[in-house]
Amino acid sequence: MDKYKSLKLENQLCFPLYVCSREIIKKYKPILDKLDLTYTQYITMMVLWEKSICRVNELGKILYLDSGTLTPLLKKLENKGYIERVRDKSDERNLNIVITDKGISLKSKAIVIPNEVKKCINLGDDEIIILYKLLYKLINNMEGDVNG
Amino acid sequence: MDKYKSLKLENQLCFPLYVCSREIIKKYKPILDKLDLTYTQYITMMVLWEKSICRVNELGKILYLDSGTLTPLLKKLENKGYIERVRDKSDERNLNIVITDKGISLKSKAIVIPNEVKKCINLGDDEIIILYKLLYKLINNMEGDVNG
DNA sequence: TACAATTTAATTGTATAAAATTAATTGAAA
DNA sequence: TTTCAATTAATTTTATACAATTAAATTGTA
Repeated sequence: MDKYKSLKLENQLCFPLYVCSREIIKKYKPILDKLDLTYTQYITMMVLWEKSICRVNELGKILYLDSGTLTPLLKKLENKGYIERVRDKSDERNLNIVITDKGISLKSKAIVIPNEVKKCINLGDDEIIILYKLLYKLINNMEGDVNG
Repeated sequence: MDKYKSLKLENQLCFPLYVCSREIIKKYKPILDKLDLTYTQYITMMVLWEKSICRVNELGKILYLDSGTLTPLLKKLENKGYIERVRDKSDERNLNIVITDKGISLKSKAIVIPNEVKKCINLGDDEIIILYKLLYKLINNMEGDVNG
C-alpha cells in the first residue's frame, strides 16, 4: 500500500484538465490561423459577436481573464482592425470595446470552426453533454469556494 | 432560429475546459507557494517522485510539453536545488533529470496537497471518476486524430 | 467643497506554452 | 570511413496568464 498514491500523476484530476485544454487549443490553431486569430482572441471575438459592445471589465468576468491579459490582447485585435477601443464619455475609467465591420464579417468565416473541432473531439453527443455539465459544475463550485 | 448558435460561447466545450484548467491551477497557487513550486513545476516533480531519473524527452511525452517549456523550467528547478541536469555519457544529446535529496524531501511536504485541492473541487467521487474518464478519452481521441 | 475610498484599465515582472529554427550528436548507409 | 538523415535539447519569437502595483477617474461623505 503506497502512502503517496494520491501524489501520482495518474491520480490527478487537474492534470488531464490541463492537458485537454492545451491539446484542444492546439487543434484550433491551424483553423484559427486562417482568421488571423489566436484561441484567446477567438473567444474574445465570440463575446463581441453576441454583444457588439462590451467593457473590458465585463469581458474579464465572462472570460475569466484580467486586464493584464486583456489589455495587450485587445490592442492586438484593434491593430488587426477587428475592434475599436473607445473610452466611455460618461465614465472615463471604462474602456468600451466595439466590434468593427471587419470584426463582424469574421463571424461568417468562423461558422465552420465548431464543426471542425467537433471532429477532433470525437465524443458522442451524450458524452459531450455530461462533460460540459461537469465542467460548469466544477467552475461554479470553485467560484463559491470560501478557500479561494 | 439562430444560424450562428454554434459560435456562442455558451455552446463551446473547449471554453469550460480552458476555464476549469486555469481556475483549478489558481487554487493550487497558495498551496504550492509554500513549496516554492509553480503548477507546471509541481507536475514535473510528480513524475520525478515516481521515476527518480527521467530524460527531458520522456518528461515531455508524459506531461505533453516540449523543450521550449521544459528547458527553462528545469533550469529553475535546478536553481532551487530540487533536481540536477546531467548529460548522458553514452549519448550526449540526452539530458538526464535526476531528483536530489532536497527534491525527494519535498514529497512528504506535498502529501497534503491533493486533499486540499479536492476540497475546492467539491465534486462527488462518482462525478470525479466520470470526469476523469471522459478527459482521458478526449486526450486519446485527439492523439489518434489524423487531422492533427 | 475637500478628500478618502473605490473602481477601473494599464503596467510590471515572472512563468508558462507552442511553433520554428539551430546546433550538437549519433547511427546507418554508401 | 565518410556522408547524411534522424534525434534531441536549446534557443528564439510571439502570445498568453496572473499577481501586484500604479494611476486616473469617480463616488460617497463629512
